[in-house]
Amino acid sequence: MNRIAVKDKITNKGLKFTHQRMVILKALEASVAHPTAEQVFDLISIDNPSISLGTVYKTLDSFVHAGILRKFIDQKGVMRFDAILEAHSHLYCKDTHEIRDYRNEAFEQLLKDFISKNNFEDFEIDEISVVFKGFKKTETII
Amino acid sequence: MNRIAVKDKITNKGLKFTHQRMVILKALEASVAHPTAEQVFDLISIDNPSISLGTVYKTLDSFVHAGILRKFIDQKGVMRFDAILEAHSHLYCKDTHEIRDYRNEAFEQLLKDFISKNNFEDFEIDEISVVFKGFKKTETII
DNA sequence: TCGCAAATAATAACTATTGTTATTTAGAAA
DNA sequence: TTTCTAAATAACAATAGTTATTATTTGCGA
Repeated sequence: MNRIAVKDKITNKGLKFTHQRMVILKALEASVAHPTAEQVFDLISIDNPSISLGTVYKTLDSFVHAGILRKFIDQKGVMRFDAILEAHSHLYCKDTHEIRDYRNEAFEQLLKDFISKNNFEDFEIDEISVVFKGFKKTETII
Repeated sequence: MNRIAVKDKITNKGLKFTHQRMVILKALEASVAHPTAEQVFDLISIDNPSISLGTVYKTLDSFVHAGILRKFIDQKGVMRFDAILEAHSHLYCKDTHEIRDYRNEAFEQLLKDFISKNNFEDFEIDEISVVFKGFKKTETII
């Protein structure tokens, strides 16, 4: 994603455009998957050593509030940020603590159908979080 | 659950039986739902002011390792303990941060079926965590 | 009953995150 | 363009939840 697209993404949501926000959002778009605030900080620090960790936290939070990013808490209790907004689930490896996206429209539809067909006592459901937990198979060639 | 049953639950898993473990496990069996370590501590402190918070943490952790309890991390990043081991999901209220059990065998079966019928790249799934998020409806009588 | 590994209490340390405050800056208005 | 102001930032203090350390105590097998 280029500078203009990133800038638009920020200003379209009514957020002030700053260099810090540009750098942080670009880092997130480019990041492999679900980085923590510290990982974002480490990533941008190489080229932008003056951006503080506090700013990274605050900026990520304003992106979440603006609906540009999603945030969730991993199995260790650490906040992770996600630039993918479409409904998707996660795979979690108990060995490596790796979190991988699991995108399967049929599954998301299955969940949606279930929610609409069932009542949840006095709850109005507007989001569902699914984490498949297990172990990454390491193919052993004998 | 009586003292003998609680004691058995502890010793059956090869854990040393101590007063602290008895008190903590009884608190969990009796607790409303998904208490934090601090909530357990507060609960037992009334009758057992000498049991330290560190002991509560360590004891809960050994119960989890022994398979007597489950632990999960809530939306705030706080550890919560669960005495119900059967597969079940959770309802989470974004307003009150309340976590409620959602037990629905049909739904759990749906998930199990989905897992067995689908491949998850190189993952071996052995657990699934589902949290329905939304808002508790407050019935307004006009 | 003795011996010892495991458990505990007390407390220090740690980590991820949030709060505070003085300074700077984006962007609207003149 | 310049001015103005609310919002954003850097630096740093503070907090909450949890884990680590260590001296002491205790459960339980021999």
